[in-house]
Amino acid sequence: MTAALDARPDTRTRLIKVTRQLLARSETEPVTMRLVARASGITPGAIYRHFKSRDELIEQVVVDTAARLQADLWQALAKFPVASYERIAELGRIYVDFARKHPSDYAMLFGHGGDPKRKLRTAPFWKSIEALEHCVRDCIEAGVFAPADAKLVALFLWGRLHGLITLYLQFNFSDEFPEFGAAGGLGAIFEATRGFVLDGLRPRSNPARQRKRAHS
Amino acid sequence: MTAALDARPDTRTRLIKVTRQLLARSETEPVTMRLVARASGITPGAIYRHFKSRDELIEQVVVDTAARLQADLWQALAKFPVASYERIAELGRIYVDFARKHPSDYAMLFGHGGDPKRKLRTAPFWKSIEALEHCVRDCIEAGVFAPADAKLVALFLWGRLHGLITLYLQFNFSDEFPEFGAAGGLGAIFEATRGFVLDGLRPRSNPARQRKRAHS
DNA sequence: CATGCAAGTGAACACTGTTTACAATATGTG
DNA sequence: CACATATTGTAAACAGTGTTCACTTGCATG
Repeated sequence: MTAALDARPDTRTRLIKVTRQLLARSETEPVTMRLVARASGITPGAIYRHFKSRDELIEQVVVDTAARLQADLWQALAKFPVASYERIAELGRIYVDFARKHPSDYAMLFGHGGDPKRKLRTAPFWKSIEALEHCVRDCIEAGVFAPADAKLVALFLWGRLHGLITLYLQFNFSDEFPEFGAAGGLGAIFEATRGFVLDGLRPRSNPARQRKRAHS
Repeated sequence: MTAALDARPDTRTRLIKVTRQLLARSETEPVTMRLVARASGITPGAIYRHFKSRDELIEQVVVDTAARLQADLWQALAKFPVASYERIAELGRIYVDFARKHPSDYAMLFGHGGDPKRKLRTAPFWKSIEALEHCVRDCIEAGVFAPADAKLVALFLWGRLHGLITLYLQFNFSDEFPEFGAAGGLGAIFEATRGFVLDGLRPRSNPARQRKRAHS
């Protein structure tokens, strides 16, 4: 038989699954090889039949995670008109949702990504940036955005997204930004600062065209 | 005598100094307590007379680092006119320079900051954000920026800064962004995207006022 | 059946942060 | 000065880590 019926469906994928669950659960205590082994009904040494090292196991959890995020992103893209900032904002929303629901997974997309100074293209989240760039290009061509280097705009938008997410995941905003302290606070921050991205910080020259700004 | 002449000027500060040097040097191998001890001419156990744990030692290195960064920032502020984007850009430049010259120190400002969900105000870099907010407020009052919540703008600017820095420290841009692959690439990215921050992504309504955009 | 290979075991190894019992050294006090 | 008392260091141990290695399984195939 090529596949066991249901008992142990391929140890390797089971290890990845168990590891991610453990990483998601325990915030404080670290996820050790012995812990993964015990939770998988296996001996620590046996893990090394499937992964060269702990780092490689974690890395595989990360690419698995990145694939899920990517799937979410593409699915979301289908629901919005092609050339609209709403579509880009939705990308950000998915990203934020993902980070909020799986903070340890998100943190892992960075940090323990492997050797330092690896190529950007090999980053697990690189496809997300590409999707963003794609949407930006659409907007530029449709005149929704001013002419610019789409890749650079994507980098700009993505950097802003990532910076706020990492900050938000690590610190408690409720004292300094009480209006963003609640559960959906991260999304609210992006909505509140959306105007900065679209219209810039400089005053609009033509007051008639002026949009309503962040006010509260 | 209150202070020894030069031999061992207070073990505690020496430990912090040695630890930061070790952290800065070795990229790959971790900085262990035994390593710190040996480099300080001391026994591992003795470190615990000065720091409760390894985490506390690292934390103290971080606040030490943050103080240096803060000093750089204030010094830089004095050299630019009060209400100008140049002044804010200079803040970013200092930040970027610091991150580039001391990548391990910068990475430590985050990541190993202590318990998760600590208050934002207790972050070692919080004073930097406050300085930024101060400059933003000046700009808004002088009409250089459009009316907005200064604190929110500071968060926006700081997030963008931090996101790109962490990305740049971890990955090699030279393939995907060859124009930013060189040494000063990070600063170049901020210059290239400055227009997005000032004028926004949306097309200016009045073409006459239109500024030159990113072109290459 | 025999062979060979993948998967798992259990004990070890070298390493980590940390603690503990103990010695030395400085510091103030009668 | 002599004594008591912190302070600062040492050496060795402890529990826990990732990882390796000789050794058993179980199973598919020649």
